[in-house]
Amino acid sequence: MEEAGRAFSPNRGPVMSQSAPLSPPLKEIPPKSADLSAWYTAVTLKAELISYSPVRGCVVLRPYGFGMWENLQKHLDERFKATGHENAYFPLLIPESLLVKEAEHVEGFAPEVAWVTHGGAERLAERLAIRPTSEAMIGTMYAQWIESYRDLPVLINQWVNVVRWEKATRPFLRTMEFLWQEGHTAHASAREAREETLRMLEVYREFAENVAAVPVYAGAKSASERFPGAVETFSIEALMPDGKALQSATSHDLGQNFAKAYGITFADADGQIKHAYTTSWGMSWRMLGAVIMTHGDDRGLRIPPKLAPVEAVFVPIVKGERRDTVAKAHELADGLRAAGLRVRVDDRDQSPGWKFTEWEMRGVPLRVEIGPKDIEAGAAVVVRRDMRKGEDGSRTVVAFDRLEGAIRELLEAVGASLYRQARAFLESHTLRARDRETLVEYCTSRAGMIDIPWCGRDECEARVKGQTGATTRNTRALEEPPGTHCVACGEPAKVSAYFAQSY
RNA sequence: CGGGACGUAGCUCAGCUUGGUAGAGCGCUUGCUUUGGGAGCAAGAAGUCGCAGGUUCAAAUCCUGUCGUCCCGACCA
Repeated sequence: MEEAGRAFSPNRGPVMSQSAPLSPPLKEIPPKSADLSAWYTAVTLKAELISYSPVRGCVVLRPYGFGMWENLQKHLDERFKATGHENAYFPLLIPESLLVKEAEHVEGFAPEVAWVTHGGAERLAERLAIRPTSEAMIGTMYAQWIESYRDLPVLINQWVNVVRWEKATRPFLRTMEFLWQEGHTAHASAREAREETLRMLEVYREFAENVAAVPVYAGAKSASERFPGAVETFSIEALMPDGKALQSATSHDLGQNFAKAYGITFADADGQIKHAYTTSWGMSWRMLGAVIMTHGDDRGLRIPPKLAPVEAVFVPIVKGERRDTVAKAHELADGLRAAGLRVRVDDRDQSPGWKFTEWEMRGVPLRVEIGPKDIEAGAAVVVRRDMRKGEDGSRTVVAFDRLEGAIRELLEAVGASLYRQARAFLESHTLRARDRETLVEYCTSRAGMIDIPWCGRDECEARVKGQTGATTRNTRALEEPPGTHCVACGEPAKVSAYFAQSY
């Protein structure tokens, strides 16, 4: 929930799960409800998603965290393929002369670029940028590859690391080196490029909601928030429990700006040489930060099943000399693994209670308990991570021979439930402001996504930002009747906008 | 980049004010007993006190610098 005493929350409800009264407090992490920042940092470390490294602002993505990234990749990549894209790989190092070709672009990224100046002991004749993004490199290659309208569209994506020299870093949310994917496409017409930009925005929205279980608002960025060099930038924006918005993916219509800078031309059907229209779109491991903050509770992570490295963990209960529960757990888990489920048996020499707490903290969606009583009954106890201890439906007794189907159903249920909870939070913290005082009050207190009719002008947004720290997150077609005035400044409204403070 | 805080065993921290042989709990190792919500007993291992200078007979402790982390702000696709 909100940071205690800070966030104004007019419609606060028991949306995010509180720790159950029967569950003892965790030793490793402070309660999420008490201090979101401290909780967030602790849980990323203690759940072994990441480790800090000897390099400032750069983290190690540990196997459990990488498992989440792999699942994100799998689901997103299959959506890219389904929309006609192919993967490729472009160089990490970008000659300065390429990077500077698009003026707005280089200006926007200049403060964040890391440079390679030496090869061994020799100073380079031209320094090389470590890619902060790859428009320059990919645009240069597209210029070579594209000659005719018959070569278009070009639909390529790459899964890579990028480096941006950041001043303040936080695991997943902002690191100097991070993993992402960047799609880059070239088209014969402005209309096609715009369609592609919106198509991929929709892919991100659908992915965020159905795979990551994170509800988002999709829309257009304001001019001040636009990608340097883009004609228009679109984003999906999620709302974190502290009332700050998190930009979770962007999709850019680059128009002909990069085609002109990098010489991407083609002979069209009418015989004219024309500049192509390009797009780029990206989602980074920041999305995992959104998942962590959105779903986690006082007892740790709650990972949506489709992203969970372990979907179900088996905890055998050993009694005296009886080790048959361990064998049975392995037997059942092997069967599920063969059926394609991601399961693990925790047969370490720890008490069951210790394991329950450990795997809850690490956010595994389902726990399967196999004890002597269960073996007698021919059934296991399956416990859901999305519900509180003792809540109706949190424990299900499932016959061994029905386990696979039941687990598949429960995983679906957990995912849907996490989404429902997050959706309820977003909706209850999306507030319409219809006068300036209310807008300022909501923005200042981080009440959530503040929805207003907006004029769309830079100076108006800048004034709100100066006063409250909030900016537009994204905008959409005006939902009010024509003639409505901007809530922030009183000029005629052009769009509907969400204002919020952001990460 | 500005303001604030922190850095001592794998983890959480005490010790620093007032300089004098490095501490606790948890974890770890071994053994035995345990195991349906973070087990018990016994024995044991484990720290260049972030790093570099300085002051001092003597520095975890005082001073300077530096690196890193956290919080708040600025900046940020």
